[in-house]
Amino acid sequence: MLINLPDGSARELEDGVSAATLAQSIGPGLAKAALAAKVNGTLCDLGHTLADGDTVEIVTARSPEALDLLRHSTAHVMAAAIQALYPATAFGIGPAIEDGFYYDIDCPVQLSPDDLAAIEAKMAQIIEAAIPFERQDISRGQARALFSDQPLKLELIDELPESEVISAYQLGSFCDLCRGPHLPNSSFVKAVKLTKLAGAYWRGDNTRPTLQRVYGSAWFSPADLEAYLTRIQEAEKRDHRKLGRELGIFMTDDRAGVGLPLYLPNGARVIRLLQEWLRKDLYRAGYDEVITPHIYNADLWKQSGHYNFYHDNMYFFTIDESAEKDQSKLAEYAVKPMNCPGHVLLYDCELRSYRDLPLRFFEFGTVYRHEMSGVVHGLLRARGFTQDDAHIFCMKSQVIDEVVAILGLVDHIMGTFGFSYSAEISTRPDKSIGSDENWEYATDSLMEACRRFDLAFDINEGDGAFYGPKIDIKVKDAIGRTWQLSTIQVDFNFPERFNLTYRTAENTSEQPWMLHRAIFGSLERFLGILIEHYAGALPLWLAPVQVAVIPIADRHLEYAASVRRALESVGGRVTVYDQNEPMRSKIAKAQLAKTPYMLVVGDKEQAEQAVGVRERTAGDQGMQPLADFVRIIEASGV
RNA sequence: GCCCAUAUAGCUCAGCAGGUAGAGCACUUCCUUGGUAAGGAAGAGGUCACCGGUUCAAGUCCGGUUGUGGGCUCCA
Repeated sequence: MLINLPDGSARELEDGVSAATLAQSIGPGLAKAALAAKVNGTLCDLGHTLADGDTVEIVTARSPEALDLLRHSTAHVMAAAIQALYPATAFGIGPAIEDGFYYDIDCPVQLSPDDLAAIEAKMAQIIEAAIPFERQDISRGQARALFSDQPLKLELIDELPESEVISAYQLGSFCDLCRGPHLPNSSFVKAVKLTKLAGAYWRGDNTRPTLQRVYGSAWFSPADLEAYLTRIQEAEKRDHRKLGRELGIFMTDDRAGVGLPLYLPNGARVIRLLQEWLRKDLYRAGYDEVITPHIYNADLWKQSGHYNFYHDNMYFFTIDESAEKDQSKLAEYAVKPMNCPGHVLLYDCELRSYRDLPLRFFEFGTVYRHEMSGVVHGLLRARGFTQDDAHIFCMKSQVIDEVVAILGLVDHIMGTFGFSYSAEISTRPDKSIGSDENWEYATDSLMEACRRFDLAFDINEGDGAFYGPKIDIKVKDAIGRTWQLSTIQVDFNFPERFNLTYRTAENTSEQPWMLHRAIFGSLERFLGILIEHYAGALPLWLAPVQVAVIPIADRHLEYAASVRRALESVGGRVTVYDQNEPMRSKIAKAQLAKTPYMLVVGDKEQAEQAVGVRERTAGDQGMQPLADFVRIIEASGV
């Protein structure tokens, strides 16, 4: 038979041989490195029998699919080890994930982190023994018999479509229901570490029992594993909760309540700087700033639909508005979980003309959402936060241009912080409102806007909100992690429920289109991400303290104060380290506070109206006239 | 909300077979007045998260509550 190779050449082989034989025929080196094969584009075991005319690519550790293959096989090795140690365990699923793998298990013993070492040791034995992964295709009946003592597997079998070929993989005495493919044998697992234990609902369903999930990381070389572990450590060092406290950005207190961070002076400064900076851009882009209440009468939430649909996530309260304290006259209010209703009321306060559109309202709107207690996480997920929220009311024909303009803002802002970004468009979910025609037009408009902006996008099928499709922007930070930030959403709900209209040129009444958009998303969350992105060292224009003035001895305090005043007169943010301690100690503290500039002032500087400039990263820059340094700070203003 | 882990001074942490707490930083005072990442001394600071149980005795063991951490689910 004739086998085609990816480079376009062909190779004559005996009928019925496997991909492993093909690899052997190409070269012993490749045969040794071969992990699997891609036959006509489908990933297969090396043992897969080839047919005449197949196009076959041998997969090695360099192939893009290799890590997933390795990690999935490593999950099997771990499962085999767990079964050996805890024979009564029932197995769920064990997929490859980013950086590693996990396996969900129903184990009679509650595992502790100490047990991971024993599992790793057992895995090492299995790896050492180079046990082959052996595939067998089986009938549904055979599968049910084979996994009769594995209830979770039985459930999976029953849900496999009739057309699906059912296969099982044997690894020594461990047999697992699995589509494959797998590595040739366990010795290909070179570097593995079990990282954590967690609980996870069976099949992600919170009405089902919680299984134990064992996470691990797997790589082709110990050096890669080491690099991964270092990367994790680096991320921990950047944790915004740790840095936020150290740098005086924010804190939390049990007495305040869950998910309610308090800003320390440095944090408050940075938030205000971000707002001032963004506000200028938004004015330039034709937005109007508005301010709306933090609480609204419950009736408004009934009209918007949130009273029913979002009730559990909102903070409601009642107040007696009657003079006679009559219980029947209690009025109900809710703290806003979003700013839309206020902006809708502002739109609706007068008869709008097509000439008014697009109307762009923006607000730094603080909202409160009763997030579940298990999901709050520092600034990244809090119960109270401030959105850089805006709503654009426009004509249908203006939607694309408006979205393009928003993408322009996103590009400018993400670029300023050195974030690269990508887009995802989420389409209509099963449960949704609005006409097919409008959904189609809206979704097409979002795609068209991305195309016009030359922005590639992925499609998230069915992941839109019930009220409209959206574009989500994901950014990549300094250490390669991605974060979902900006969002641009079309809303069919509000214009409909509030019966919004405008007068057309023909003097008829039309419903405007409404876009929601947030660029930072939440100021708090954005700041948290910035802290991790910059490892706490915010750029000069955003640093809460730009300059630490360091008098060498107490006799320089007065001059230090005059330096401070000079800088503050141009908007500089300055601290004088006026405590009685050695200069070296003050420098150390300023370095740890990640202050961009330190100005050493002693006899020499005082005599010459100069400052000794030390940059946080570059160190001592020597003496320069105070007036020159003042200009540097002046130029850094927002 | 669910699973597991965890809770000691403002911060970071130590403590033990159950016998009524310790360090560094920070803070206060004094000495020191310095030249680019931490000068010296003294002092103050804790009902060991909270409630209950076991025990002659609980920071230490057990149960519960709350907070925190890692996941899961959720983020209309």
